[in-house]
Amino acid sequence: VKVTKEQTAANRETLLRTAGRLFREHGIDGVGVAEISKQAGLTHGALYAQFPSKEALAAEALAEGLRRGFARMTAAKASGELPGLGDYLDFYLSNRVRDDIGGSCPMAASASEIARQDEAIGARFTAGFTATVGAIEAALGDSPVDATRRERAIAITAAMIGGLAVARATQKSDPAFSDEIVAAMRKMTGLIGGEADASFTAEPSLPARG
Amino acid sequence: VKVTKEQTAANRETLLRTAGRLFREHGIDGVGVAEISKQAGLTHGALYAQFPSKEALAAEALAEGLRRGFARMTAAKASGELPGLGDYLDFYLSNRVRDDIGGSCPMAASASEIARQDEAIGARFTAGFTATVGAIEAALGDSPVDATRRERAIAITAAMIGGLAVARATQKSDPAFSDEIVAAMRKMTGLIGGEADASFTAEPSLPARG
DNA sequence: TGTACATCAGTGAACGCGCGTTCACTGATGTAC
DNA sequence: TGTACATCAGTGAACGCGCGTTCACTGATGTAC
Repeated sequence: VKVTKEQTAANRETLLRTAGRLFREHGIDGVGVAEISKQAGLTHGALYAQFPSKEALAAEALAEGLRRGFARMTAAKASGELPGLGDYLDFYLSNRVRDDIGGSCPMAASASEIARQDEAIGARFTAGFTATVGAIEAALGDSPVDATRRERAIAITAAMIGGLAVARATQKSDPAFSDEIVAAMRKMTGLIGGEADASFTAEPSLPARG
Repeated sequence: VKVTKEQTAANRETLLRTAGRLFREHGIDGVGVAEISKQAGLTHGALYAQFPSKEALAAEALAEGLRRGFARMTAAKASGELPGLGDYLDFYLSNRVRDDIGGSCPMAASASEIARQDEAIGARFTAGFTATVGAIEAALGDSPVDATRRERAIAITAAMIGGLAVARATQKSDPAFSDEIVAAMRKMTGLIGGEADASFTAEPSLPARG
């Protein structure tokens, strides 16, 4: 059942997106190749025709998720204009993002699992984290905190990842506290970053569909 | 093969500690009851005589790990004296703690996995996180950041958990960067917390054995 | 443009394996008398 | 204190199941002529 080159590429893309979403939702150890293949509308044999192992798929799905995140972030801004810290916070750290783990950042979804996975996966994580720190650093303003721009960027990125993970972990048993964590992390990262404008400490409103 | 009450209690304790360590090292989904029982010197049948399911064991092991952490933290200080923020940072966020995932805090080791586990596990996490925020809040000093004590305590606790997870995720592929993350998180959480003394921004030295 | 055929993405049965859990049984403990 | 026996923590074989991976096969694609 050979298919066109275009179909093959589309199937690969579908596998990567489906795998990325399921890995974020259920963890890398928490979902199998059968379920990924099924939700992608293929068999596991097709998956193995495109990827040598589940681990390789996981590494590529992580990279794909990071790439898509960066693309969405920059595309959201009018061309030529760089995103500010508030844009990053709205994109990354909100109740809406917390509730959409399947569609959100793979670093936050899988942070504590990465160290247990193969080195290929860790390398993708490190690349994504480094890139995010660089982007955040470029968006920093003045801050009352006596630290270098790089130190502040690292702290903000790690705090966003940790804040999301903690907000998700507490959500079922104490939803109000989970909301409080999100709000506190938005406020504190904004203050450290130097964008003390109150506009981004409130939740961003839902954008129109489509 | 009935054993004494004391032996039963000791076996339960061994199971909890062994399970806690293995869950931290390999993740809750990453280790089975056979391995836990074996390393505890028992059979899986003994495990099921003490705990109704793996999930219940995981919830109790998480609670036990948190309890032990708090006990160690307060015992480290002379009786009557409360730990300061620097003590928490030394206890929680350092290269040494990063390298000893099996012996460290279960919240940092499993942060992103908790949301996927049963509600009983999430409830234990929430209790531990709330208690930690309370303890950190009591240890805060003056800060240049314009936020409430509670907001600062939440941010520091989430940042320590996120910082540790990120430092571990990046360690294999970029050890120097991992060290830099730990140092930046120590410095930034110290500044936010209001303990700007340089003494705790450097790594604590190894305590004497025994 | 039309025909012959090599390619190879995708199918689905099968593999060995380890998972969480159950259960009939064991035998020292600890209680009742 | 000594004897009889119920208790129950722990043993180990067995269960059904889903895991990641392999492989003989299929058949439309896309190339060679």
